[in-house]
Amino acid sequence: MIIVIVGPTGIGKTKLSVRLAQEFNTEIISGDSVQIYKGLDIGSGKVKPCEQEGIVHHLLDVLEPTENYSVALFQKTVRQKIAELQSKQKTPIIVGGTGLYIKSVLYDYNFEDAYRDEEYLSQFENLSNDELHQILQEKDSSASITIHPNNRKRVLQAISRSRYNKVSQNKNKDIPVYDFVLIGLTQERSLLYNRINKRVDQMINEGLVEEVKHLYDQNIRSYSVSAIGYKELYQYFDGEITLEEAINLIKQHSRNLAKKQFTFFNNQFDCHWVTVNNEDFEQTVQKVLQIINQR
RNA sequence: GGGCGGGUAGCGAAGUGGUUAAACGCGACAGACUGUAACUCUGUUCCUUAGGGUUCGGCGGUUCAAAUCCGUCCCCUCCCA
Repeated sequence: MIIVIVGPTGIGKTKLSVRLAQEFNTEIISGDSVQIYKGLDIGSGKVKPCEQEGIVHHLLDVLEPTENYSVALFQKTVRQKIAELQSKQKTPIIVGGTGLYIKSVLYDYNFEDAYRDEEYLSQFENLSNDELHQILQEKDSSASITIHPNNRKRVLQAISRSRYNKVSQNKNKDIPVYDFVLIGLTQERSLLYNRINKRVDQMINEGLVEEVKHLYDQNIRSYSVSAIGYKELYQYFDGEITLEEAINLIKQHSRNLAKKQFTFFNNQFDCHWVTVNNEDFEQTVQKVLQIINQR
C-alpha cells in the first residue's frame, strides 16, 4: 500500500507526513514540482532539516535551478522509489501539492512514446488557434474535447502526442496502478488564506529575500525561479515593483494556487478529506491514522 | 475664499443624449487538465421569486429618451490666495 497526502499550499502536509513516517517507520517521497530544486528552500516551503526528525525525504534538492523538470521524469523516478521502498517492506508516503504529478504516478498515465516534438510542431506556427484545434480534432478527437481551442500550448502538445499514439491516452487517467490511500487536507477557505498570508510574512522573516537575491545574483533566469515567491522578488530586484508590492503579490499568488489545488484535488481525485485542526494537530493525525488503518 | 480637474459595479478604468447594466483590466467564485502543472486555458461576477427590479456622488430640472445636457448641494486632487 501507498499513503498519499495532498492538499493546498500551507495547510500542513509536511507536518503530517513527518508524523506518519514516524508512525509507520518509513520514508517520504516529495510530490512537489518546486521543492525538487536546490536553493529554492524557504519560498517553496521545503521541510527544514530541524523539522525532518531524521526521516528520509526523497526528491528534494535533486535538480539545479537551471535544470528542467517534467511530469514524465517525476513519474519515472517516483515509481522507482516506490519499488525500492516496497522491496524493503516499507510503506511509501507521497506528499505534495502538484496534482498532475502525483496523479500520473498513481494512475495509468503513459508518457513513453509521446513527447513534444518542436521540429514537427514548427510547421503549425502560423496557424490560428481554431485551425490548430481543427487539426487536433482530426488526429485525436477525444483530446480535442477537453482542450479548449484557445489553449494553444496544450493543443500543440496533444497534436505532437497524437503522432506517436494513434489512440488517445486520456482514457487511462482514471485507472489506478497502485493500491493507495489518498488523504486530502482541507480547511475553511478564509482560515487557510489567513494562514497563507502569515506564512508568507514568516518566509520573509526567515530570509526569503536573501534566498532569492542569491539566485538573482547568479543570474539564474530559468523556469524554476518563475515559481511563486521567486518571480515576484525578481520583479522587485529588477526595480519593477516595491518590496511591499512583491510581498502582497506572493500572498495573492499563493492564495490563487491554493484555490487551484483545491479544484484539482476535488475534481481529479477521490480523496478522503480531513479538516485540519490547527489548535490540536494531533487530533488531525489521529483522524488520518484512522482512515489509513481502515484499509 | 477663488480657479482647475474629478466623483461610474468589490477595486482600477472606458463611456460624454438613444442597438446594451454599462467596454476593458484586476480581484473573487466556479471549472478543464497526459510532458514548463506554482503551467496553460475556460465560464460567471448589480439584485432577482428569472416576469422583472434598481444603478453611474446627492437632490431637482430639460428631453419622447440622460452615466452623458442644465441648476444646486456634498466630497476629493492640484493651483492661487
